[in-house]
Amino acid sequence: MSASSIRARVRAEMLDEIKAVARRHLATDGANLSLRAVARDMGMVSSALYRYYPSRDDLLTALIIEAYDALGAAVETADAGADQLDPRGRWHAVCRAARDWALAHPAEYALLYGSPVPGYAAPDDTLGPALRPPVVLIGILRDGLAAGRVTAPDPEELPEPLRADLAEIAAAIAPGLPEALLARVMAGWTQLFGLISFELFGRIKRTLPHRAEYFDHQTTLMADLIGLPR
Amino acid sequence: MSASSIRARVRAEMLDEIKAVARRHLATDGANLSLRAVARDMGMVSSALYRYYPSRDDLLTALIIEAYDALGAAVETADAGADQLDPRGRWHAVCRAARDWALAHPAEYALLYGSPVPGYAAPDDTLGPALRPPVVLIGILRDGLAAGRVTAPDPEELPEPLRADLAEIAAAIAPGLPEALLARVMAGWTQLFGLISFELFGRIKRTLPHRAEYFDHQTTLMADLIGLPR
DNA sequence: GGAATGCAGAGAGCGGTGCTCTCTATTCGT
DNA sequence: ACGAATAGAGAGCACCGCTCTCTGCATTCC
Repeated sequence: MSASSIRARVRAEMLDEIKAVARRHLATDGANLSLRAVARDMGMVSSALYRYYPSRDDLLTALIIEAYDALGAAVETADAGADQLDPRGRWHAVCRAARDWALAHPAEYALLYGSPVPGYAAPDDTLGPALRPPVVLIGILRDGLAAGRVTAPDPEELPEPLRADLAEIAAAIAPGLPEALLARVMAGWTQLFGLISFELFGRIKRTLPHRAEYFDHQTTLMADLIGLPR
Repeated sequence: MSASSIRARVRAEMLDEIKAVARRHLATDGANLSLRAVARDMGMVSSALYRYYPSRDDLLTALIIEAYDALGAAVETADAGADQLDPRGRWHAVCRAARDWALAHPAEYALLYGSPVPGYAAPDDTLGPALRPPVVLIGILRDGLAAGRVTAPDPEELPEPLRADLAEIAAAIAPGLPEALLARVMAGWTQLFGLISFELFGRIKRTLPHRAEYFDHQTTLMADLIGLPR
């Protein structure tokens, strides 16, 4: 049993090392990851790599899950490091953490939030890790609501069918959160994603030198929209 | 000269036909467009295609420009069809037109706003067409400002270096627009892109059946943030 | 302890890709 | 009518994902 576990352990290490090499390739060559190149880098022949990952998509999936978890962890520790009674401070901490992570890992960010690879369908394993950043945002609002520092907008602003949809989402990942507030935090999450994507993919770079200030101002606008107290 | 123009014309038709076939392939197979497959579809051998497009990236660039122009035209006609004195109506018309176009041409939208192809750098030809949608949004605000229906936010909310950046952008594509208002329309444009991308790339689909209502509500929130009169 | 089993890796090979080079036939300009 | 430019065909290079077979070696079982 211990003898069997040593083989299992070396196998797990192999899986990790392949992922690490693949991540390095991802950073330099972008999303068109080549199994053969990874194998070459490890001194193996490409067919040997199929003992560990049955296909290129499976390796990609492993990288995606890892990246989601890394982003989620970065966001969560940033939130935990902020004053828990200051919703706006937490909001900005989380936004900045997401941006910093994306700037530090552009290829992995593109893997997560870029256009999906044509033949590739993300398996359900990725669903949980993908939810970690928005769940953190929801947590900020829930705490703010409980502390009386955040007030829910008028629910009348939502058309009925939409309110039902949002209620269902709230029941799943944001129990107790008013639908109108959920809609606003979703707006904030969408904006955060859009901001990072534009900065990373677009050509804002040359025309907007003070990107950090721009980012902070835009997230401030969204904090106002959500209703976080100043 | 007319004799030369007939050869030139048949060449132009060839360029267009290749683009059309490529666009069809794009719609079905996604972004991993294959030159050989396109050539096969046209009854040619792949090397012959290189007489028209020197590389796969050049063909992609042609498709990208075409797509930018199609989206820009859709957005512009939607804006022109709305009551010019109603900023909010124009805003919603433009947002819906962009979403409709994206839903009708998902692969082309992904080409424009998805993660960039690793080796590919967008040439400057794409810069002008890419600006058409945000320029339309800016036009709405400028007209609203001139008609006194939109008021500029307090410029104090902008830190100084950011204001200088925004002033430069305004000078280039939005002359006369106050910097703080430019910042808000950029927020709206970012949000619009984020909304469409999430709907197209993400997995909102199964959990949010009433997507059109959700989209309208989110764009309404942004119209409020920008300060468009109800 | 020795045999049976399972697994890691190597190698060859298939069909696909982007792209280059050479060659031929047709068409254009003069 | 003749030289030049052009379109297309074909072969070929290096790469890709993936499959199959075969060989050593470690593990497991009796």
